[in-house]
This record gives sequence, structure tokens and C-alpha cells, in this order.
Amino acid sequence: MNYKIFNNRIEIFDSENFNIEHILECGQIFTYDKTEKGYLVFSKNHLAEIENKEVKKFQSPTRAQYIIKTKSPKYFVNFFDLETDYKKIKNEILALEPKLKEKIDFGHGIRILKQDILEVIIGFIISANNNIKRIKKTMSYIIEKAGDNLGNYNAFPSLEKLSLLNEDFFIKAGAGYRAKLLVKTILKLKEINFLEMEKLETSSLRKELIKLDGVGGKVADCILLFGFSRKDVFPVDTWIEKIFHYDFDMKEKNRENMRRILVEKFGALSGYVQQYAYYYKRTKK
DNA sequence: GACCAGGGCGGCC
DNA sequence: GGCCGCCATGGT
Repeated sequence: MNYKIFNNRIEIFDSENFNIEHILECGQIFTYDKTEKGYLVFSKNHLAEIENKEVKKFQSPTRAQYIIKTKSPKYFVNFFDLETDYKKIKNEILALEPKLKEKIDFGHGIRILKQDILEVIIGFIISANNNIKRIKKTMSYIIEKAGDNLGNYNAFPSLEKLSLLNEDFFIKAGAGYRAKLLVKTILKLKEINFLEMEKLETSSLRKELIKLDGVGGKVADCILLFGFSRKDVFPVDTWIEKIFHYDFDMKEKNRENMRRILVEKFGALSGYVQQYAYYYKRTKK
């Protein structure tokens, strides 16, 4: 993608394949805030401030569309997946299923973030039978109360710090009945070698993730997609279920069966398709 | 005051 | 194995 990297910022010139609202509001991340100028994004101990310059079409194409202000530009080049060619991905999806054009056009600026695995695991355990506003609120409570202060913001707590928190803390954070699941999983995570896990193929890794408390098939798929960057998964939630019945006019009721059908159809493109479909269904009107 | 939210779990058959 | 009721709680 067309971008330039400096020592304290990244400039983005491609508004067709990068739209910060599409990226952040498509439900893949819960650790961000909307501001007057744009967005603040938190990941591990890093912070990025994204400004939309809203360049008009008749203005010079040498002017940046977005400016990502950060002390960690290299980290966010990887985080925002800037080296992946999304135009190519969209064309491959359309070749497979032309019906998806409206959904891809609607969320054309989506990019699948490369998030920290620990944050994704915690976030998506909280996500079960929950809504995004409340998930965000719970996550920011955890960061605010348990993360190291780094000046004007806090880092996401390390596994060590998380393991010091009890069920009562997560209930206060608003996690509800998921609080005890979080405590159990955090304890299990301390025994896991993440580097070894990353070597596993998707189906084996999925089975390992499901062993964690609060992680079933759908949450495992989200962890695989957003944390392990595996694109050969298709998380089926209540919104995808609606699309499956309405847009695709299929009568299958079992989510596990829907998942199998969708992954079989879209293969290595599944994760991308899921994001375009989800964002469209949840956002439009 | 229902109904819904990026579902998972345990009990029952 | 599949089905079903329950689970906390804020948003709408």
C-alpha cells in the first residue's frame, strides 16, 4: 500500500484500501477511543493517534489521507497490516462470489489488524453474548486499573499482572458471569508456550484454544483470525447467522454447519469475507 | 420492561 | 453425540 514511514508518524495515501472507521468499527478490536480529530488506538504498550485529513478528490494525491502519530511507527506498520495487498484480496473474493460486491464496497477500507494474542483472548472471552460498547468499557477498565501507566495512557496488563487479579476485579470491570472464566483462562495461559502454539496448523490450534475456559468455537475463530492472523476461519456469530439466512437464503440453523460451509467455500479468504459481511450487516442503516 | 448483544457451559437424553 | 436452559448486565 502507498504509505510513508517517519520516526514519529506514518502517512497513508491510499483511502481506497485504508479507512480508519472501517478498520476500527468492524468489531475486531475493543481497545480504541473515538476523539474529535479521529481515533486513539491502544495495543500492548503502544499508542497511535490517527487523524483523518479528508483529502478531497481534486487535491494533490501527494497529500496524506491519514496521519498516524506514534512513537512506535514500525509496530503500527505491522499492526495495520500495511504490507498486504487488499485490492488483490478483494478481486479474489469477487472472482469467487460476485454477490459480495456491495458489502466489499461498503467496507472497502477494512484491514485485519495484527493484534496481541493475549488482548484478543481476553477481549473475545468477554465478547460472548455481549455487546461491543460494553466489551470496550470492560477492556478499558482492565487497562485503567491494572495496566502500567506510561504517561498519558496505560499499557494493557501483562500476563503476570493479569494473574494477580481475582474474580471480583473482573466483575467490577463489568465482565459479569465471564469473570470466573477469565481468571481460570489467565491461569492456564501461564502454562502455555505461545511460540509453540503459533507453529500449529489452524485446526489443531483451534482445538487447543477451545480448551481454554470461555472459549468455544466462535471465540476460538476470532482469536485465530485477529490474534494468530489465520485467514482460513469464518467466525459465525448472530450477525453472520442473519446474513446466512437472509442474504444467502440458506436454511441451515446449526452454526457449526454454517462455519464448515463458509470455510469450504471461501478457504484462505474466509477471514476477510467474514469482516466485510459482518461490518455491512451490523453497520448499514 | 422486554429483547438483544461478535456464545459457552453443564445437564440431560 | 445433539439439544436446551441458564448465565450478568448494559444498551436500545
